Amino acid sequence: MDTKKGRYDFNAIEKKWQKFWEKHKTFRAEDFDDSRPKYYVLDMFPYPSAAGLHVGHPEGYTASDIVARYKRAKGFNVLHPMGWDAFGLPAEQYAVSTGTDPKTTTKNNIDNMRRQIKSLGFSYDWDRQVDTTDPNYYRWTQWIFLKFFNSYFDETEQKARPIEELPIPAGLSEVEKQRYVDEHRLAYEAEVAVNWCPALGTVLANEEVIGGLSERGSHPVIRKPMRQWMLRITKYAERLLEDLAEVDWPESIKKLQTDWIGKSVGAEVNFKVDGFDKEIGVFTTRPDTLFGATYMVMAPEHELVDMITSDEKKEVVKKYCGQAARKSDLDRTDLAKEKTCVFTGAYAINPVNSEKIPIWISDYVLISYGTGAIMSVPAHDERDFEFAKKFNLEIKPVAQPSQEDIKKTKIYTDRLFDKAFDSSQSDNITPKEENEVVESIIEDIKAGKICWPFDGKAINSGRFNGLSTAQFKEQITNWLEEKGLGRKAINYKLRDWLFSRQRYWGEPFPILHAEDGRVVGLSEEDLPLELPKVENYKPAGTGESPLANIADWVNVTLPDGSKAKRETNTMPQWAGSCWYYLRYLDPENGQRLCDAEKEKYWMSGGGVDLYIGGAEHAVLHLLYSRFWHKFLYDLGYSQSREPFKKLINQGMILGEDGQKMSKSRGNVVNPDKVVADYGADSTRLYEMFMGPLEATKPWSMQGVEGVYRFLQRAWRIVIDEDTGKLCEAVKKAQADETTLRLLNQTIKKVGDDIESFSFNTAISAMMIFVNHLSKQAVRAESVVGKFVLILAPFAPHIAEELWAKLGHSDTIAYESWPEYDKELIKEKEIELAVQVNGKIKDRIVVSAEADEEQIKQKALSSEKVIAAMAGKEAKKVIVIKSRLVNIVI
RNA sequence: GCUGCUGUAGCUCAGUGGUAGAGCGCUUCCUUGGUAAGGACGAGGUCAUGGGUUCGAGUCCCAUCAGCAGCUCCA
Repeated sequence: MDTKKGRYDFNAIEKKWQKFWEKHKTFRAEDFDDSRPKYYVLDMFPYPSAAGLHVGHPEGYTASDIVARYKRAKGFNVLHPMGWDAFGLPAEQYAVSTGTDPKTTTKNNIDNMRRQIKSLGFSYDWDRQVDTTDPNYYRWTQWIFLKFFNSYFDETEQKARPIEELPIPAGLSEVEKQRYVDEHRLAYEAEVAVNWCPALGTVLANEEVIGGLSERGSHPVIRKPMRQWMLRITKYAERLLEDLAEVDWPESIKKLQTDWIGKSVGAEVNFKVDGFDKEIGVFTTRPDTLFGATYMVMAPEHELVDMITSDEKKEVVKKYCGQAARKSDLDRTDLAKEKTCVFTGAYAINPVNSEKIPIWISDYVLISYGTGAIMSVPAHDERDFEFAKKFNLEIKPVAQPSQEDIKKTKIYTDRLFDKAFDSSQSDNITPKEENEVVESIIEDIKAGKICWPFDGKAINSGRFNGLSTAQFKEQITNWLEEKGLGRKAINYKLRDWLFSRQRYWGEPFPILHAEDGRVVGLSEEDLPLELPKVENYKPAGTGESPLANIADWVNVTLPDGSKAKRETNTMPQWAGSCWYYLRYLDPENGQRLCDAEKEKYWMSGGGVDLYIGGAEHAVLHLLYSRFWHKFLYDLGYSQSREPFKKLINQGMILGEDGQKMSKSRGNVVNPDKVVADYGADSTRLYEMFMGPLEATKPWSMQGVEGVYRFLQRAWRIVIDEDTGKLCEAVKKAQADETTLRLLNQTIKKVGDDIESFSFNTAISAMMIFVNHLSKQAVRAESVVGKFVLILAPFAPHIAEELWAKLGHSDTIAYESWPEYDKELIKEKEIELAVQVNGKIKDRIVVSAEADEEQIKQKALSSEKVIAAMAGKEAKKVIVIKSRLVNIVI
């Protein structure tokens, strides 16, 4: 038994304060508090897995919690919520194998994870919890889907509008009208070749397929056309791209999103097919190289393939297209693979010079991008160049690079090197020789021996000769447009979002398929459409979800007596996480997804003030929720164009062996155990002390012990371990100057570091301060109190306890952040290094007020410096105040 | 292949062009019949490599090497 009653007993302290916070609802966020500025700090909510929390979760949660607590101390009205992204495959697969209702599994997992999260003492407003699988929540997910279904995109205004406002062309029959409307909905059905995974019995999104195998379980995936729901995210491509400028996100994430959206500007050019009354459109970003187009390549799926293929080529073409169809996406996009192709026997007419060019088919041309056909300019495109070489096609250069551009190339450096090697006479290359190398390269380009995929001056291009690439692009595009041969065009890599899954554990679509083929959305009053109970969670096997097996749920009689079937697909896991940050604002609202005034209050100033989560969501989750947010903005349900003003990504935590944590490696660290052994405060502190938040870094139990000892030291500078009362050294007294200076420097550093999310260095600064203070025989109460205040966001439990021991009766959570005194931070005397020719020879101490001349004299009179100068004159003396003196001799 | 990030003490990391730092670990010593603890002192550096700019480079520029992450023929 420990006789020292006053020891740092983290167990008792942490339980006590967690209970206190819960009982007093200490962290309840106040709607519409105009006396303080608001601050919305959000964590990416977790999937409640059976394995519970891993140490990666508390990393981001601790960071956001420190900011939340700091902002409260700075006088902000802080909203800091937590919830559950609870639909998803694991619970469903567990249901398939055990027959347990995913509802039950999910509830148990949520309860367990909530307990774990609470044990770490995060300052969440638990009254605002959301759960995406709660019908009161997914009712609104379904409601938003209905809005997508009932909206179209107005190209002129570049925004979504209600489908009733869609202008319908005159002269359409009822059936045609219906079709026209359906074709313009932002949520629409399409027959698409999807990634079908027989083992999982479901369709996967592209991002869920890795290397031809399912992300989950690594089962083979094949392509299969199926009816799917799609969301027209492509309509928002431009806005999603443009508005990246107004968010404060890491540049790397912005770049990922920019690349994902993949905008390219160019022209669409129509090529006549020789002998047919048909045109093939191609998209190109280099319309200036049109004169150099020597052949054309179509995707095997192109609609004109059958028609234009000559009789003698029919058989090989058919065979080739069949093979391509069976290839997986992976096989088709593998760069390393040799390009394959087949000639159609048909020719196209180049519209600028009427030359006949052969039309080929190759599967490296993707039907889903641009027009599904390309013009090939081997002289100025690496891929076309390779292709042309391999199949002996004409290479016609139409752009000549400048000498300066040539000099930047690798081939130039290589040839120059070879030349220097050959000429034994001299080591130096003369300008004349340089010129020769440049000219030789230009000649090779003009002869079609080297591919030049960059800008250049137009040659072999008729009356456009001599133009720069930029001028040429503009003029030829205008010319094409005038002649009706083409037009300016913009393409995006971004595709529409495949929004349906053949699963049970997801939001049901509020959609009915009527007998007559009409697709009808439920009315808003009929929401939520609840997930029915099923006997068997196995997929229907036909590719339909288990819901298809429940006849009395699927079959519905409409008010007019006709029959209809419910949509049996469910929504993907992304759906619920697209808008959860809005539901936190008003989680109980039964009338609206969230109250307009509350939304205005909490989302003002550009949305969520700080969003912290893993970088693995850099593209998908963040792009999808931006898309939904913009859609809701168009319909007037949100005030901000962007949902997340500032974004921070936490890095991954590796196991102690430096490897990714995984059960199979046996290097998984369980937060429960760390909390049990060292306490929540030590766990939090260590998670932050490990290194920069964004970095990937390995766990170390020794490191945890290190911060645990720091907390013990912090405890002992305040509390006498024998008595449990304040140390005798802690008294109402004037602090000495050195301590005051260090205190003020520490307050400044910790505050600045929190603002810049450098929590590791803030902790380091506090360690230095504690080390100093522990050596002081007298520790002024005011100094100790201020230290406890800055420690509080990091280690809130111990801080509350110390704060109480210092005689305060209320929680520390709303105490003001201490101000630092700018004057007190300054050093009185400064030690300067004295260098002679850049090498340090001596150190001198001068008053902080000393002027340059005084410093100079003192430096020059140093014996060591005089010795180092060895009687030479000082040519120059550089004095950097507060830093050093450098004497150049 | 392309892009991005990283490379500083044994480990994890700080380091606004101006003195090479912190925590952990380690050495040695001290205190103490509650010690699975505490305290003191100390050792430890080719700042990845090679150039350049500068009075002065861990820091800026160029090249190279190594590691990590992401992308994958987007015309």
